[in-house]
Amino acid sequence: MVDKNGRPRRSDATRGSILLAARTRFASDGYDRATIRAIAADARIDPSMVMRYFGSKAQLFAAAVDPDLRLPDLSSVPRRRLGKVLVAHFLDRWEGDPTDDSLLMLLRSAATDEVARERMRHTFTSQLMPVLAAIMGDPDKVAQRSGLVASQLLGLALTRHILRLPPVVAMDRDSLIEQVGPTIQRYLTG
Amino acid sequence: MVDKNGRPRRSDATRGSILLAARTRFASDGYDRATIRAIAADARIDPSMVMRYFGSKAQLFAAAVDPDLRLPDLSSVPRRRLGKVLVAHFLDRWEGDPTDDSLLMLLRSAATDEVARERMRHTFTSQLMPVLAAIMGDPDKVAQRSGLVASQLLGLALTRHILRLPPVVAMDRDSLIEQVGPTIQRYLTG
DNA sequence: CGGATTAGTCAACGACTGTTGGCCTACAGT
DNA sequence: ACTGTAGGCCAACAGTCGTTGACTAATCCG
Repeated sequence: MVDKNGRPRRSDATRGSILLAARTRFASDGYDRATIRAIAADARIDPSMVMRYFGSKAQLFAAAVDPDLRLPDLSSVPRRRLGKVLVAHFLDRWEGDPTDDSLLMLLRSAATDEVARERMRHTFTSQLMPVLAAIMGDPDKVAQRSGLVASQLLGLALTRHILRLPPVVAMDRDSLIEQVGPTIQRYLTG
Repeated sequence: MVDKNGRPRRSDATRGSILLAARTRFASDGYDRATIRAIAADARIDPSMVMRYFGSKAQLFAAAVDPDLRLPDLSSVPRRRLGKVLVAHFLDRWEGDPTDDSLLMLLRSAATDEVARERMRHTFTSQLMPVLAAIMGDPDKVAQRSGLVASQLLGLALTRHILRLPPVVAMDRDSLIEQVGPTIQRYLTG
């Protein structure tokens, strides 16, 4: 957003800092326990400003979350490596930029918030399924196989980043790829 | 609990109805959104009675949750069938008696509540790991393999019962056993 | 400069939460 | 019949939440 002279408005800075604080809080506390007051404090701003900029807590959540799986084009990946490539991609996605915790934030909130759940289902349908459909033979099995893939990948995110089960936390990236990759591979090309 | 004459006290009935209502609410809403007032209303009792009987919301949660995996003795199961037997067991455990939703209740609460998370980690260590250790050869790999098993089984519970991803919900018991069983099998005997 | 728009602060409202203490009622033991 | 006690209800407290509106400070524009 710019004014008539093409200069950026000062408000864009605080708007951005609110979004950053919101993403961090939603990711670590979930929708319910992330309070507007705490987000405002992190952004060094008055709680009422959050309302002015985003209207309500629900709209702030909607604006903060951007569940982009950033799935690469898998058509050029050798079929035998699909499983490991997918696991590696999601590990990077979860453990990469801590500024963009959209996926874990959504997962943590989905346990209690129906809006977050619907958002996850939509992400599954509009992002994961099409990409997997493009590399799978039988179109009748795409939904089921994608569901199985999601169950293992989300289970990994759950046990490693939310529940923090010690053995799953202790495993390094390469071991996880080695162990979980074949599972995904079998769900894809069964 | 009985009085001097060996008769059951009347309070045991309400105590039980509070526990039942608490389990249902905690399972469907999670720790935060399950309010004492709602639980009391379900049990047709005054909210203050909940405090009298259980002291606090946290103590009520501790009393309501009983994460017993009820794992059978696996030593008599043919090694090749271990994966499918385990998947079948947990499907029954989640979808059996709706009066005892302890496992899903714990899972839903664990997303935000650290006490619930610690309880899940303890259940993993004290119930799943020993049973799997008894049927696995290499003791050094027990923790890691148990973690992988948990990641798939919890991922299944998550996508099927909490997120309710349509393709995972649509699959019937036999299909799930057929598809997920081999994954567990490979994590166990890999 | 002077007025208008923008950015931000402050205090409060109403709803809901877990929790507490006082009061009433019904029954058990004598 | 009387009394002590256990079981239960009611009303309120103190805190927190999302949200609102009035007010001040800063900036832009003519």
